[in-house]
Amino acid sequence: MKKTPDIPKCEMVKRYVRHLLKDDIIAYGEKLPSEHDLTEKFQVSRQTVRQAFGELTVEGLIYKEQGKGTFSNYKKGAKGSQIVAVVTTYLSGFVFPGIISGIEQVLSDEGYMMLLSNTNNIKEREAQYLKSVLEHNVVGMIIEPTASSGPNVNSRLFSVIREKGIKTVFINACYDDFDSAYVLLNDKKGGYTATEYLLQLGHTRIAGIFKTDDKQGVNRMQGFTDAFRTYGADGDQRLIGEYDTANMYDYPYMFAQSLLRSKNRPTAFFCYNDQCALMVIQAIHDQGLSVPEDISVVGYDDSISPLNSEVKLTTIRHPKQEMGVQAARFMVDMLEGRAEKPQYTHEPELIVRKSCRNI
Amino acid sequence: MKKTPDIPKCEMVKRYVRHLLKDDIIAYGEKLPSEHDLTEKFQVSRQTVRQAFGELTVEGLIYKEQGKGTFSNYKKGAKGSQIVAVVTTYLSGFVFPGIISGIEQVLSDEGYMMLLSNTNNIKEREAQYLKSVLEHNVVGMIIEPTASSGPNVNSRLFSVIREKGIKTVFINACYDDFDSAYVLLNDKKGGYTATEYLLQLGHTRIAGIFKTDDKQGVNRMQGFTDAFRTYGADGDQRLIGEYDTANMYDYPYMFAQSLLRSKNRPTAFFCYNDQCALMVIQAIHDQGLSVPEDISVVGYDDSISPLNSEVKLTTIRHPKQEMGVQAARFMVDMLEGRAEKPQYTHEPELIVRKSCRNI
DNA sequence: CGCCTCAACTTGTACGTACATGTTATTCTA
DNA sequence: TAGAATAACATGTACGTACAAGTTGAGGCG
Repeated sequence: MKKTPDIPKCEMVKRYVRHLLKDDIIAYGEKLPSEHDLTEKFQVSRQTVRQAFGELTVEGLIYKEQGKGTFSNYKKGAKGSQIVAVVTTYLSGFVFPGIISGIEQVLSDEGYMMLLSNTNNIKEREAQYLKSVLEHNVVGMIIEPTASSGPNVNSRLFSVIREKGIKTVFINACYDDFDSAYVLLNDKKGGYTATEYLLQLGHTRIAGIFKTDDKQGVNRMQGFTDAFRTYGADGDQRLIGEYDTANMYDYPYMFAQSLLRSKNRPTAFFCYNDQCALMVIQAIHDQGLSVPEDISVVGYDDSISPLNSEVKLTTIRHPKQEMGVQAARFMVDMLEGRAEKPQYTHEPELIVRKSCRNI
Repeated sequence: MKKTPDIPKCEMVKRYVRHLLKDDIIAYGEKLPSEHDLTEKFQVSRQTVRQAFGELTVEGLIYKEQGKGTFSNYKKGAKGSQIVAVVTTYLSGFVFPGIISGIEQVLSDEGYMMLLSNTNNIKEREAQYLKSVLEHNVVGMIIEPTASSGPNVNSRLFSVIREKGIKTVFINACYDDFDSAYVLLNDKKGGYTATEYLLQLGHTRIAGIFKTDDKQGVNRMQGFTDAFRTYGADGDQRLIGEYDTANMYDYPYMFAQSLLRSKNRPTAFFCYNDQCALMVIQAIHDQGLSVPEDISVVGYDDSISPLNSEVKLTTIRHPKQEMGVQAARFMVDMLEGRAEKPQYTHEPELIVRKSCRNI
C-alpha cells in the first residue's frame, strides 16, 4: 500500500537523493549510488533515475562524470556559490553607496554573491528581473518595491518565488498583499517630525512636495498632514504638490516656482527628499530669495554631504547603511534557518542644520 | 553521406532550434515545431528531441507548456535575464563607489544584471567564485585579478571559462598567460611620474612603499626605480618597503616609523596608494613632524576627498569611474558582437595638492 | 616485477512503446 | 445559439532495450 500514489516516481527518487545529501548520509564529493543501484532499489527504469539525476544536476546538487559515477555537490556550510539577488528602484544617486554597500558588506562576509539590478521604478522591468531571478537559481531576494503605492501587478510572480522557497526581504517599502520579512523606515513619523519642527518654529504656510508613486512618499505626506491636524493648524491644500517618477526632475522646481510667485507664498517647504529640496532651493534662489532668511526648507534622507553643498540642509536621517546591513543579516538568518520572518521598522531622526529659521 | 557523423543527433536538433531562434525564423513567444514534427524532420526518436528541448530549456532559450507546445524564450534585444559577473579584490574602500558604479551604470542601462563578488585578494576565493560563475549561466566576467603578481593558479579555470564562450574583461591588472580584453592603468608611468615630481622638487632621499602581491604595486615600484635611473639619482634600497595583503594595515606605519627614526631619514615618501599614504602621514605626525614642511608625501589613486582630510594629498589620479564604464562598454560590445578583444591602457595624471614642497 | 589487456562497471546516446495529462477547436446536443 | 462532449494534438511520465564511451582494477603475459 503506497502512501501517495500520485507522486511521480521520478520525484520519489529526487527526494531520496536530496535526503541522502541534506542529512549528511553522503558527504560533499562522495559518490552516490549508481543509476543501476537506484533502478533496483526503487524498481523503476533507468530512464526514470536518469531524469531525476538530470534535474538534480540542474539544481546544482550533484554532478556526474562519465565512467566514474555521480557525486554530491552539496556542501552544508559552503554557500560560496549561492546568490542573493538585490532588486532596487535606483542605483545611482544616494542609495548605491548606502543601502547597497551595507548589504554587500554582510553578504560578502558570509560568502554569498550578490546579483544587482535596478528597475528605474518601472513595473515591467521589475517583472522582467523577477523572472530572471527565477531562472538563475537564486536563494534569496532583497527587494525595494517598484512604484509601491500602486497595485502589486507582479503578485503572481512573487507567489511563484515563494513557492520555490526563495527567501525575500523587503526594504524601504513592502506590498500589502505579500507577507514577508522587511526592513522599513517609519516614513509617516519622519514626515510628522519634520513638519512638527517647522510648525514649532512658527511656520504656518508650509508647502509639501511628495513623490507619491512610492509608498515612502505617501507615508511622508500622511505624516505631514497628521502634524497639521495634531497642531490644529490649517493645511492649505494648494500648498501640497504630488509628482511621480516621470516628472521627478522638473516638477519640484516648477511647483516651488509657481508657489513662490503667488501672492501669499509659503514660508517653508517640506520636501520628499534632499534631491527634491535642492531643486526647491534652486527655485528659491532663482526668485532672488535666500534660505533660510526668506524661506525655510526641510529635506529627507540626509543624502547630501553638508560639506559640499552651499546650504546646510536640515533633513531627516535615513539609516541607509544600517538598513542595508540589517536586511542582509535578516536574509542570511533566514537562509541558515536562524529566523523565520524577521521584521523591523527604523525610527527616523531629525537632523537640524541651517536651512530653517523661526518666525 | 553525412558531413560529421561524430556529432550526436541530439546536438543536431539543438543546433537547428538555435538557428530557428537566433536567425529570427521564430520570434520571441512564438511556437516551435512540436516534438513529433522534429521527430519526422530529423528521423530521430521523440526521446532525442525531448533531450535537446530539455537542455535548451535549461539554457533559457525555450520554455514548454504542457498541452500547448514549446515556445521561444529568446529575445534578440532583450538581455534582461543575462548576467555579467564582476569579481574584484576589495569592494569596501575606494573601489566600490568608483569602478563598480561605473560598471553598474553601463550594465544597468544596457539591461544586464550584475553579479558582484569580492575575493579579499585570496586565491582560493577567486577559484571558488570562478567555479560558481561557471555554474550560474553567466555570459561575461569583468575581473580584477587576485594577487596578480603571483602565478595564475586558476589558469585552468580561466581556460574552461573561455571554452564555454564566456567573455572576459580584465581591469586594473591582467594575467600574463591569459590573453583577453582589458582596461588597465599605466601604473609604471604613474610611479615614474610621481617619483619624477619629487626628484624635480629637489628630493633625493625618497622612500617608496609598495604592495607587491598585486601587479599594480610591482609596476608602480618599477616606475619608481626607473625614474631614479633616468635622473641619475642614487636609489637607496633600504628606503624601499614591500608589503602584501596580510600586513597592509600595519606595515606602512611601521616601515615609515622605522625610517623616520633612522639618523639619515628620507625627505619624501611615495606610497602605493592613498590609504598607505594616510598611514605614513600618521607616522610622520606621531614623530612630531609635519607634512609638507618636514616630509613630502605622494599618494596614488586619488581616493581620498581633499575636503575631508587634514592634509591635501598630492597623488596620482585613478580614473575609476571611467575605467569601470569602459570595461562595461567593452563587455557589452563583445557580447553583442561589435568587438573582438578590445584593450585599452589609461594614462595616469599627477594631481598636485599640498603634501609636497621643494627643498 | 612491470606493463598490458580486458572484464566489469559507470554514465552517455539513441531507439522503441505505452499511457497520462493538459489545451484547443470542432462537432454535436439541448 | 449556448453549452457540453469529443477528437486531435501537445507535452509529461514511465517502461524496455541496445550500444557507445570513459574509468577502474584484476589478472595475465613478457
